[in-house]
Parts: sequence; C-alpha cells; structure tokens
Amino acid sequence: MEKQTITIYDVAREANVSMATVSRVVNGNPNVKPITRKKVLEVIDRLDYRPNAVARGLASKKTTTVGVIIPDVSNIYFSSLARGIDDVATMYKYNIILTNSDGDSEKEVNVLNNLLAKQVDGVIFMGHHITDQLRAEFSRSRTPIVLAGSVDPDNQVGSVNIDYKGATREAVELLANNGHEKIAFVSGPLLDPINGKERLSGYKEALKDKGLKYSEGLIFESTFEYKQGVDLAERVLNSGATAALVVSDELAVGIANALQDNGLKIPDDFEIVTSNNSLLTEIVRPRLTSITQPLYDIGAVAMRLLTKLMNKEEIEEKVVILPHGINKRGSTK
Amino acid sequence: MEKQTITIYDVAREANVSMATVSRVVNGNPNVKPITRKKVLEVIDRLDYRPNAVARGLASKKTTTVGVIIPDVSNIYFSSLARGIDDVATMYKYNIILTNSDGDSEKEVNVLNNLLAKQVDGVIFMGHHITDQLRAEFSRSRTPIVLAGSVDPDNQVGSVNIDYKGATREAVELLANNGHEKIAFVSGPLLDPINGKERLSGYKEALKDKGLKYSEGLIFESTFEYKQGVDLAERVLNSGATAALVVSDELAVGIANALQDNGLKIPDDFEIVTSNNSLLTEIVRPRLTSITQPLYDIGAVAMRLLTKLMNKEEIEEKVVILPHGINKRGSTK
DNA sequence: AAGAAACGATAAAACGCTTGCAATATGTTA
DNA sequence: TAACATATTGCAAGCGTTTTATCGTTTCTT
Repeated sequence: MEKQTITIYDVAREANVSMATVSRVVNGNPNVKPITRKKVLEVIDRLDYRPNAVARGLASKKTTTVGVIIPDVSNIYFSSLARGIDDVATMYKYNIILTNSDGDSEKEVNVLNNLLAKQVDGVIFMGHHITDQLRAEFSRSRTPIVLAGSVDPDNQVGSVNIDYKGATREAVELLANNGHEKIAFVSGPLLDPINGKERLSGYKEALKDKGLKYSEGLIFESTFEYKQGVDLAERVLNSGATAALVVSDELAVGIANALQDNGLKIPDDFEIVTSNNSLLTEIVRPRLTSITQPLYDIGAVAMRLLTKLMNKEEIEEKVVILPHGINKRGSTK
Repeated sequence: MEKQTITIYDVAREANVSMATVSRVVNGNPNVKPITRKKVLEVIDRLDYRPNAVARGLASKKTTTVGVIIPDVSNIYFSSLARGIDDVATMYKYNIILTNSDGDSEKEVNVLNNLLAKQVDGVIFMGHHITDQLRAEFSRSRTPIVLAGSVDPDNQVGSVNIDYKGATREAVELLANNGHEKIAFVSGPLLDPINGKERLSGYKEALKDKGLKYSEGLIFESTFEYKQGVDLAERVLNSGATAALVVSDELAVGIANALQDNGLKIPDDFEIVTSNNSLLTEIVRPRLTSITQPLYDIGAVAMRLLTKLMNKEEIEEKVVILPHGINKRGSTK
C-alpha cells in the first residue's frame, strides 16, 4: 500500500466545489463566501488534508524557504546569528535551509548553487572572505541575498553588521588609556576584509590617536579556536605586548587561560579585550571585557531585511550598521 | 524583464532530443548513448541550465531534504549535534531544514507538520519530552523519523543516544568513591525521560551500590542555562551536599563559578561532575570532570540511520547506543 | 538474411497546486 | 423590473520535472 495522499482534488470533490475554491480557502483569499469557506474547512479538517508545499512552490514560484550559508553552526558566534535568523524567519512564515561551509570558498559556491536549484526565495550568507567567483554568482542570480556579520567591500548586496572599525578603535583606545604602549592585535585571517580592513584600520587609528607607534611584531594572525589562543599566548607575551585586542572569544579565552596558567595575573600583568561578548566572556575568570555585538539581532535584522527584499518592498538602506558598545569586565582595569 | 529561466525543454530543443533524454543524462541514467550524452551536456553547459529541484520534487516525490527539529541551535550541545547531522546529510546529498522549537511541545507539533507539508524525506528530532500528541503525529506519518540525543520510552522510531543511565551511575560512583555521602543530582526537568527516568535511576543505582541513602532534598530540578546554575548554587550547598552530578555544562559552570565566588575551593570543598564534555569544561578553571558524550557522532549517526530508513534499507537495529566515558579533570580529586 | 533481443529515444501522462479569465449568482439603482 | 455593478465560483492552462508505455534502430544469432 502506497503512501496515500489527500490532494486538493479530493477536498474539492467532497465539498462540491472546484479546486480553485479550495485553493482560495487554503490561501486565505477573501473572495469566498463565508458559508462556502466553512464547508471547505470542514472537509479539510475531516480528511486531514495538508497542502503539498512542493506543488505549491512549483505553481506559485515561491517556496517560503530561505537558504542560510554559515561557516559552522557549532560555533557560538554563528549559531547566535542563526538563532536570530530563524526566529524572524518563523515570524514571517519562512523556513531555513542551513548549510555549513567551513568558510571554504569552493564549498560556498557549491552550496549556493544547490540552494538556488532548490528555488529558495532568498539567501543569507555568513562568511569571512567573499571571493570574486562568489560575488559573480551573487550578481548572476536574481535571488535576494543578504550578508550577516560579513562585509562586502563592494556593497553590492544587502548586509547587516556593526561598525567593526569604530568598535575596534574604541577598544584599543581603552587599552591605551590604561597606559599600555604595546598593544597586540590578535586577529583572524587578515585576508578577511573584516579583519584585514575594518578592524586593522581601527587598531591603527587608535594607535595614531594615542600617539603610539605601529609595529608588525604586535600583529598576530590566527584562526578562531580556543586551542589557537592557548598556543599563541607565549608568542604574544614575547612580543613585549602588555595588552591585547582579540577578535574572537574562544581565542581570547585561550590566551587568558594560558597566560594565567603561566602565573600571570589578569588584568594586573596583562589586559585583554575581546570582541563577541558571548557567554564565554561571562563564564571565565576573570570575566572578559568585550566589545558588544548584538549577534542575535544581526541575524534577526538580516532576515528582516531579506523579507523586505523578497517582498520587493522599498528599502531605505540595504547596508545596515547596528550599534555596538563595550562591556567592561574583569580583564581590564 | 522577468527572471527568465532555462528549462529542460530549452535544453531538449537545442540538443535535438526529447526532454526525457535530457532528464536521463541529468540523472545519470545509463541508457543514453555516450555521444548523445555528450551533446546534451554541452548544451546544458552552454545554456547554464540548472534543474529545478522543486519540479523534480513534485515529479519524483523526493525532495532530498530532511527536517531537523532542535530546541535551540545557539546551545552548544545541540549545535554540536546539528553539525554532525549536516555533515552526514551533505555527504549523502541531502539538505537540512533547521527549525528551533524551544522544546515547546506545541511548537514541535506545528513545526513537524510544517516540515511534512514541505515533503521532507525524513526528520531528525531533538527534544526533551515527547508528548503523546507528538508521538501520534510520528506514527501517523509515513516519513522516517530518527531521534537524536532524545529518548523515546516506546522506541517506536529510530534513535541514537548514549547509555545515560549507565553513564550517570558511573559518574556518581566516582563521586561516592571519593568519600562523598551527600551527592546532589542537579537535573533538567524530571518530566523528560532522559532525566526523570534514565539519569535519575542511574543516580539511584549508584547510591544503592555504594550503600548511600537516597534523599529528595538532594534532587534539584532546573533548566539548562548558566544563570540557573548561578542561582542554584546556594541551595545546593545548603542541602548539605558536598558534591554534585550536573546534567548540563552551562549549569555546572554556573554552580562552580557561584561556589568559587563564595570562597569555596573546587574540588577541595566541593566536587562536580558534569555531563556534556563541551568546550566549556575545558575553558573554565578548574576544568570540569565530565561524562563524555560523542555529540557530533550522535548527530552524524542519527543522520546516517535516517538515510538508511529513507532508502528502505534493512536496518539491523534502529535504537543505537553510542559509547560514553568519563573525562577526569580538575573538578574532582 | 530473417527474426529475436537489446538498445536508445520519444511522446505524453502524471505530480498537486495557483491563477487569469470567463461564467454565474447576487445585489442595487432608478 | 430592466439593466448594470459586484461578489462568488469554475475552468483550464500552466509550473518544470520524472517516468511509463511505446516505438524505431542496431546488433546478434543461426
């Protein structure tokens, strides 16, 4: 016995109306006499009819599904964004197809094409470095795309971020104001514009403002994992730095722990400011001072923006910058 | 100008073959003469044809998409599972529709129906408490379902877990062997079978084995967040307990931090064993001794099991139990 | 060299729904 | 009550694939 499905046709027959009328009822089209609507709804209920979204998608050319490309869901930074995205998506009756890319540009392209083949109504992209090929795919497709927590130097597509440059500047100034002259910049890959452009220039600006001199030796390039931080700690210390701005919480915790395990006192011997204000900053001791990014909101606003784009609504500004701040905790004086 | 799509028909016309032939080469059906295949592939490439997955889904009744119901992606425990799921899904050419339920049973039912409406080929469910209504929906649908990190007392559907009872017993025995007589059991909602049945009976068994007596006063019911742990610490201490088995890492860290902030030494004054072995256990000081669960693998294996189910393959055992262990760290002696 | 078998390709019927347009029913105005 | 406006419904053509039944060709067999 095969999976015997109830179709709109069955409902129409049972209710003595046409498929069109059933369709109207299902879609909340107001051009249906209340009594007819009631009759149809009863039959729908009785037969336990459930509209086939795939058929709907084919007929209407809308899938009420959006694709989400994310480097790694199991990373707290991205999963926070993802949660914001999904909540707003749900609010607007969309579902999310979530795919991990590991930040690998080849995978990103594949995944994007796969999502477009599935006829998603829109795409939210999170990634570090947007390659030319990817940008080409973006513009080739007529599907709306929004970047979340990722900057596109070209601003061709919509995006939601904070002012990374300004935030970094403020954080470094805080450190400088505390008397530090050698402040390390512990970054993710400098190839990512968000690090190599935005944050780095914020760092430089702060140094200049405070009359400190820039030194290559204080720049550390790394990936974002805890372990990297642990491994990096000694080198950072040997550079002569007495404070650091770190771009990832895991990384920052790694450095802080390694330093402390080596007998240093934080913040007395070394001060740290991190960048994501995730739960980690609250959990470790001392708690970490952090730039505050509204992660959940970045996701939520990005999705909201995407709904407008998908709806062809008028957009005031497709590049939105959310407010940031600095939450002072125990890792700075 | 409307989004002008290339269809299989365009390809067929350009290549002087029928739609059916194009379909065959796209689907790798061997019944096509190599020369014809080559010709078709050239046209596909030239026109940049991309098969419409929605139309395929309608015609073939397969969407190569699976639904994933998760309480909260931004929780490290679940996002680890999710990552395992997605990796294996990708391996088998499936995509994932990810939806957050907050563990709310009403939402779970809605979401499930929504996913089924979208004609997903299978569902992976993560949740705490499986209500009767949900179980009814499970059995009503002919779509394969697998539980990941969630136990169903009925074992009606497939599931992947560890032996929570055994793991908890071992953990409590460890504490008892260290001389503790009053060991707290800090649990999530006892309504969840995983807590109220599995873990709790593991706890009781351990007490019995060690000749300790069970006391209601040592059982704490809570949710899983860090803040709950902080708030709970004092009560746990007042209960007279000198050690605790905690079912969630966030919760455990909350308790550990609150205790230490109150001047207690861990493990000297209080010992803790937690349950998820997430990054948190490694990050905090002292590091937390934990039951080890292969989170990523639970997700991965669940998805692998689901592929077999979707493929109607012979299943040796649809309830799989993965190995666990205990990783001793600084929160126990 | 005729017939069987194997192969390659086609035509057309689904798949389950939306939607523009036509048809019918109902209501209103004078 | 005729004539016209408006509210409800039905018809049927897609939407872009897959897939089955069918047919025309080749290739063997003997």
